[in-house]
Amino acid sequence: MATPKSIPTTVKDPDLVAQRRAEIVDVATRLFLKRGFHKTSIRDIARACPFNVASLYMYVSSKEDILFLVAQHLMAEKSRALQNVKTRSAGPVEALKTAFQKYCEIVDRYRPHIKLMYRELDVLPPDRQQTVLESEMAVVDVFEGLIAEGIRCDVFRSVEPRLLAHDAIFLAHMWALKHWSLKRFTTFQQFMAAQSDILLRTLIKPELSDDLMVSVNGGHREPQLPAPAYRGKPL
Amino acid sequence: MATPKSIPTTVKDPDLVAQRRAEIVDVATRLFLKRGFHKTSIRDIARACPFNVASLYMYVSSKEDILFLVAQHLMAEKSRALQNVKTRSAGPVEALKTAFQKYCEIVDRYRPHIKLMYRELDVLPPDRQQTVLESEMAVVDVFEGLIAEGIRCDVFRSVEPRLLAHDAIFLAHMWALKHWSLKRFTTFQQFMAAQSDILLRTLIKPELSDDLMVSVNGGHREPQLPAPAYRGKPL
Amino acid sequence: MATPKSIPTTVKDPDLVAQRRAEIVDVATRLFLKRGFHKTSIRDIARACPFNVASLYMYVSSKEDILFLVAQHLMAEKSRALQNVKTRSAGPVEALKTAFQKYCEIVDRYRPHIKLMYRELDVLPPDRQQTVLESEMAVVDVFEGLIAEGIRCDVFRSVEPRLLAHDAIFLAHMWALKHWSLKRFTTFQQFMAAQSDILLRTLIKPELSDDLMVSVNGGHREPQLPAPAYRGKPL
Amino acid sequence: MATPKSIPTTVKDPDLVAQRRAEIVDVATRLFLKRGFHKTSIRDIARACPFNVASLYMYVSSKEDILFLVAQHLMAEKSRALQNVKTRSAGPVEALKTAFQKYCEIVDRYRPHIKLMYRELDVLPPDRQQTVLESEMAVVDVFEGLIAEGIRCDVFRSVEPRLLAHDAIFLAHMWALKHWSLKRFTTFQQFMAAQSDILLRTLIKPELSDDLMVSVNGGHREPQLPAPAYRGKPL
DNA sequence: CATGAATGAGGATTCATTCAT
DNA sequence: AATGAATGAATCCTCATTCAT
Repeated sequence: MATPKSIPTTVKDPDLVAQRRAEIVDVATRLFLKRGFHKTSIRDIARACPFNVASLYMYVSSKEDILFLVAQHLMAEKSRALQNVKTRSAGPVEALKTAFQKYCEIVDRYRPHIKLMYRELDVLPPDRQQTVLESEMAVVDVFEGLIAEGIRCDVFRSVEPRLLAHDAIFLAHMWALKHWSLKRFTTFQQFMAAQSDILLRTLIKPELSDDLMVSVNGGHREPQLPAPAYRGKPL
Repeated sequence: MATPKSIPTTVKDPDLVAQRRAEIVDVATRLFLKRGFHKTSIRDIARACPFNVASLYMYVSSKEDILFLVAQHLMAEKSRALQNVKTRSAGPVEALKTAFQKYCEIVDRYRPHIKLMYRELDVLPPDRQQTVLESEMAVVDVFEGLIAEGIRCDVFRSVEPRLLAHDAIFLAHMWALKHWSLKRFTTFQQFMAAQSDILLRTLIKPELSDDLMVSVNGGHREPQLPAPAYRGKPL
Repeated sequence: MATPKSIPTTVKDPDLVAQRRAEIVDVATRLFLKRGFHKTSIRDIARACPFNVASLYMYVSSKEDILFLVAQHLMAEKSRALQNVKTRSAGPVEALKTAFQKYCEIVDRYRPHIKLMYRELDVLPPDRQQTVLESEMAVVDVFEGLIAEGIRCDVFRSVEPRLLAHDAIFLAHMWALKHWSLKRFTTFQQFMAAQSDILLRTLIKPELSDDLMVSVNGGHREPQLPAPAYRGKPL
Repeated sequence: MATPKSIPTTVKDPDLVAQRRAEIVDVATRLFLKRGFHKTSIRDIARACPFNVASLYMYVSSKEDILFLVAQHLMAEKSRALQNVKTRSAGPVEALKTAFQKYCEIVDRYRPHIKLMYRELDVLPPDRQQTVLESEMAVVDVFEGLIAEGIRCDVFRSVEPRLLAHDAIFLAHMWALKHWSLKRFTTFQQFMAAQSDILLRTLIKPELSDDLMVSVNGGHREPQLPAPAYRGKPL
């Protein structure tokens, strides 16, 4: 699961393979991020590795393989990070909120990588794209489950849970994709609070809203973007 | 505004330039969409044009120029399409809702192009990226204005209008970026209604919610995703 | 027929294509001869041409194409050279003998090229090999016809004409394939006379042999390898 | 003689060297036959051996060495096979005929290998080529001796024996080099009989022909391609 | 003696771009 | 203004060969 299969090697020692591939992924991610997949040559990658082009090809059989490795690595990291939160017992609201915030933190941490995936995924052939997207769908499943649970408990409105799961994730991804703009007027904390707010306001039944939204904030009512000092643009 | 400046030509007749560039943009958009920017060669583009490579270089001075042209074209189209809705007099809710739906329709129409921009924008050098992004920011401004107006009228909660403007746009873009998944369980109409719902529930003051959300739906209360038949996953 | 089809070009002027390809064939033949196909790099070829590698690829689309071009060129030359003799009216013996000698002369002239074909033909993919071999079969057809004619005229023994056609050609090819050894103890003239002798002695009916073999030699009875001074090896 | 000299080893045990080299030759022959020398990588060879690349280099010091080994092996096989026939006491005609047929059988058996030699011999450096060719010349010597003997016995015409020795061998090799065509209309038996016929008709003195050619066929006069049903081409 | 891993050098091919006409 | 031809530079990848263990 952690060690990506399906990419052939001429090297037999699995530890060495894992180690070298980790180096490759590390270097490649950095370069792909900076220059993009196509403008990064395999020599660029090798140059930044402690071994040369030919050696690189002992662990990977094409440049595309490297992108796939990078993608797999990110997916693995994300799912590992998400593992911690999934099984939490609390009310559905609390559960969703925690999961969402956790996911936002992951997005913040892997901001560049996530942007990379949005940019370069199409380079992969359909089947490999599929693999990556399925991995992404696993995250959707988690959120869908949480939302569905909330609906069943009569805490959430009766929405299409899968669509809202996508929304949740996408609202988090915004931090990665629109960071160039957001960073000018928000902090990550503010962003996360605001997105969380959007999500919950949409889901929580209006009649329960007062109670739950309060409890969500843990009772001590953080300002949570209450009338923030508007920046720039006149109202 | 229509004729993009800053891209030099050796050709003097401006009409000819415009015409040829239109052809180039047309062809290039199609090819970039299909194969991506880097896998599309300048010969591929010229081959699909009624003139040859050397001629192409009379209207453009690099491959990158073409991408810029394509980006500019899309921006122009989008802002032209948005023009119609901007100045509408109604309540802020109605205004925002209409604008959002209009924008969603634009997204639906230019779905592939929007995806293209998310993918290939980074190829452009910073200054040109800036140009495109500023154009994108114009849309943010529109939504920000509408939201700010709603706040001023005491109809919307006191949120950071710029952040929510980004959210609005991004929630619409989701149709382009996640279409491969969404199409499996939603239609565009459902999607748009749901996203619109999210946006308004977040903005409209809770105490006004009952009245306004109704009026938003034009009084005749469409089902609007009420208890949709859940697909697949058990609740 | 002279201009090989089926090899695509990006160049439009057919004369230029023909000229450049002629240069390529010329250079490539020389290099393939000296170093063999695989040890000749495409850069080697380009270096010996008045244009560079990229230009070379305007006239040819792969290295293999060049070999095919070389093969086609030789075949064309050979068939052109053979054209002159084919339609000659004389007795079957005379006809065959003339054809054989003419062919021997071609072999002598294209000795290196013929050797090249025996060596490198297998590099070509089956269909192109086929093309070349069919061209070679055309020569077999000529000889088969001459032999069959001789049989019908009751001058040649009743042999399998196609097999003997192959023999005729192969006996000529020997000059190309075994030249490294033959040259030590024979001249081309002697060689040709001897091979011709073998061919006719096999074909001509024994009872006619005396008359015909004489007339074959044109009446003036050249020594034609009569008891040549044996070289070296003791009898 | 069995253990090829001149190829250095780092391994001391001569039996092991012989055994390993036998494996290498076996594998390499197969691969060279299928893909040719240059398209067979040394890894391909090692992969098919019970030891790895580095070990391979303990018994051979270059890829070319392997080809030389293969060539030597074939030569050894051929000369071993020919050994049996050489010293046979009978008339010169009978002796030559037997030798030729025996050689034809060898050619039939080693058909692919012989073709391989014609194709790849030029890869070897001159001195090694020489070694192989000298081995080939040993066969020529045998036939030259037989022919010279026939001449001395006044049974064969006074021809250049070395040239006809080459002819004999080459007529046999035709089965290997032209098999792709011959197989369509002849069997090996027919082929051998016909070539044998050619050889003897050329050599045997005309006046003795009737008697000898009969005896050659062992008295029972096989049809020996008399008026074979012509295939295809009209006479 | 055996082997897994490493590598320098080179191979074919492509492409954005530019002249000369 | 238009075009056909040309090209320098770069790209991905492979391979024969050699160490260090």
